[in-house]
Amino acid sequence: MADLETRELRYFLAVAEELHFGRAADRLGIAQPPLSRAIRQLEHRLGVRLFDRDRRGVALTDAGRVLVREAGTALDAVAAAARRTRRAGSPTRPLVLVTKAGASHELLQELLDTHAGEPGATPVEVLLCEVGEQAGLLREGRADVALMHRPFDDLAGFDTEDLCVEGQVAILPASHPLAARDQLTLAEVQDVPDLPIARWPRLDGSYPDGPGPEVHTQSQLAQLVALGKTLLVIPASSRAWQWPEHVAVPVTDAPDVTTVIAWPPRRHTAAVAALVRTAAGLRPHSHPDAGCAGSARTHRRRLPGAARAGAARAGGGPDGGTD
Amino acid sequence: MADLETRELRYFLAVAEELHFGRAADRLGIAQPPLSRAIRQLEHRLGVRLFDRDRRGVALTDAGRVLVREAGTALDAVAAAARRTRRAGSPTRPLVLVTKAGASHELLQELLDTHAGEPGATPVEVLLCEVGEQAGLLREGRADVALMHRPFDDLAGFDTEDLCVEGQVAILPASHPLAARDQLTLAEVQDVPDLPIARWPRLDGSYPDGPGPEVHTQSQLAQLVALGKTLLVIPASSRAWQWPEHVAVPVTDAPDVTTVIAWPPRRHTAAVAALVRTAAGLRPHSHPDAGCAGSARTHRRRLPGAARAGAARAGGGPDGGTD
DNA sequence: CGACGCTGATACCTGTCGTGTATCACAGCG
DNA sequence: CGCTGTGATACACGACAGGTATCAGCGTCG
Repeated sequence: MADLETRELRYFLAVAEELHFGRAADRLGIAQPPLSRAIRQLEHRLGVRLFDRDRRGVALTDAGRVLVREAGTALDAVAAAARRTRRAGSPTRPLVLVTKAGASHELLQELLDTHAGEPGATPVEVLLCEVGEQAGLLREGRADVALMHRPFDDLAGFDTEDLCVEGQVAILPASHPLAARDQLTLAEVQDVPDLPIARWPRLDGSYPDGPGPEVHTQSQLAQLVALGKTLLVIPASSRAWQWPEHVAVPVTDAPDVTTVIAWPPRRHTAAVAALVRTAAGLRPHSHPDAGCAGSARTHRRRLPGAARAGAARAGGGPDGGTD
Repeated sequence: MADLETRELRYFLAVAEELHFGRAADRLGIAQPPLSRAIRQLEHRLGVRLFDRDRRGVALTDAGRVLVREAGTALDAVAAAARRTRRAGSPTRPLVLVTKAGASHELLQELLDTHAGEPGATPVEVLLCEVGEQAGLLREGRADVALMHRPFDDLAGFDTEDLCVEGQVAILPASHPLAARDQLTLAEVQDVPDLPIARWPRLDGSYPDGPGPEVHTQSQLAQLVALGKTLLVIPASSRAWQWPEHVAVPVTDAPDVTTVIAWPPRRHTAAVAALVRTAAGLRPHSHPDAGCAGSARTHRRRLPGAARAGAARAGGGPDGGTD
């Protein structure tokens, strides 16, 4: 029943990702035979086959697929332990807040200003990332809190507090006929032949099939819209996307987007709790037609307000034990 | 930046718990000098002092306290990885559902019956535990889903779905004057001189100060009530506590208790998703005055119903990706 | 006040096991 | 049928975790 070592999990993940012992060993900086042995030993210890070694290739078994996911979170947890402990020892340790570049800009500005005004507030360092990266950064301990957006981001495993609710707009090339409209529906936007929806890479780096262009950063996508190659539907407060060549048209039946502040569970330091409290108190949980903090400007019009005040929240609040 | 090994974390936790290198080494089954070296090396790698070695004792530093918590969850994650992978490889793998012994009995019965009736349902194995143990079992991968109770249990870090809401009752010795009452308030129950509230052990095993008896299992507490030594306030549907020598009296202003089904985030197997769906569909989310599933019998009277339908929920639902 | 006990730290040796080099066995392919 | 490329095997080496013996400080107690 001997416990697994992180080294074994790293080795396993390398092989699982490369599906090739030689390349995996190369990536790990070791030779291939020891890697083969390590995997074999891991399989023996778990009592489970992790790979099907067919003569011309390696494939994950069902159990292997389970371990891919489990090993990932376990290694994240170990890395987070090291990182958080290091930071706990350093004399000055600002809170790291991560958010998608360009999203909820006014809300963030207001949060930072308000927080900075509180007596004895911990300095906050802002880390901007690309779409979907917040969860990983939080899990690895590279960040303490994140601004995330439901239903886009995966909030599973975090404690969250709703901050504001807003509608979505379609971002179109100004030159396109649809850009003249006052409002749109999802159905109208879904299938515009000359503006196919862009494709983001999957976790493994491959792209789904489809007519749209392949992108992996916001800037690429924004430029493709400006070039008249695609369109997108985003929360009204997202500023980074909105170029002069763009037009934003409210999409009436698009699901509302909730901006939430999220933090790893059971990690309430006093500093995080204070920041969360400040965020929650920014305004009475998003006034029905205020959009998010600040004016949710678009290039064409203000949005029809978002109804449905924030509701959900994971576990216990951010108050509680102080340490 | 070399990664930590789980061995180092286990060593650290042992020392942190014993606060004594000799005893910790003993517990780990190794000699003391290697342990000292390992800790020293760990401190060096992290660049942080973890212990203050005063001449007559070892104490955790701030960074050490952070690592205690982090190492715990990291080791849980590693153990869960091993356990879940093993189970994924075994031919027959029933779902393990854990709940507090005696809690929400009727709801559980109904859930199991309904689930068993579904076509192709995975067999469910029920694991009964003591108060507050569910979270750990879920984190360590010993269980797949849990029935938990808000606000008592710590739901942080899990996905949850509300199942039902109910009021609380005071469990009193039948012989006590208060047992004759129709209903009570928290204030009345809080400070009964001859029925001091029992004390549960803290995480470190020590007991808080106070007049009440020390307990660490439900049965002990139930018997102490029967003996006229203490009282307690619990959800109306908790059956294990209610002996013939007990009387249950509704506490009108006690906070409502929500029974939830919880599972580790990002672990939606099809089987878990199906069970959660069944649970959520058991009835239209707790009818205002139905109490929990089945009749919430007490020895004296039915409870005044619990209002406030379930609201919160953590991350994404249990549907989604099937694997 | 000095001998003793107890703490964790140090010194040094040993055995294990993770690693590298060399090689093999087997499939696909031209 | 040899070539290429895969992962598995054999074996020797070296790093490092672990054990034993001992030391150094600080209580305590006769």
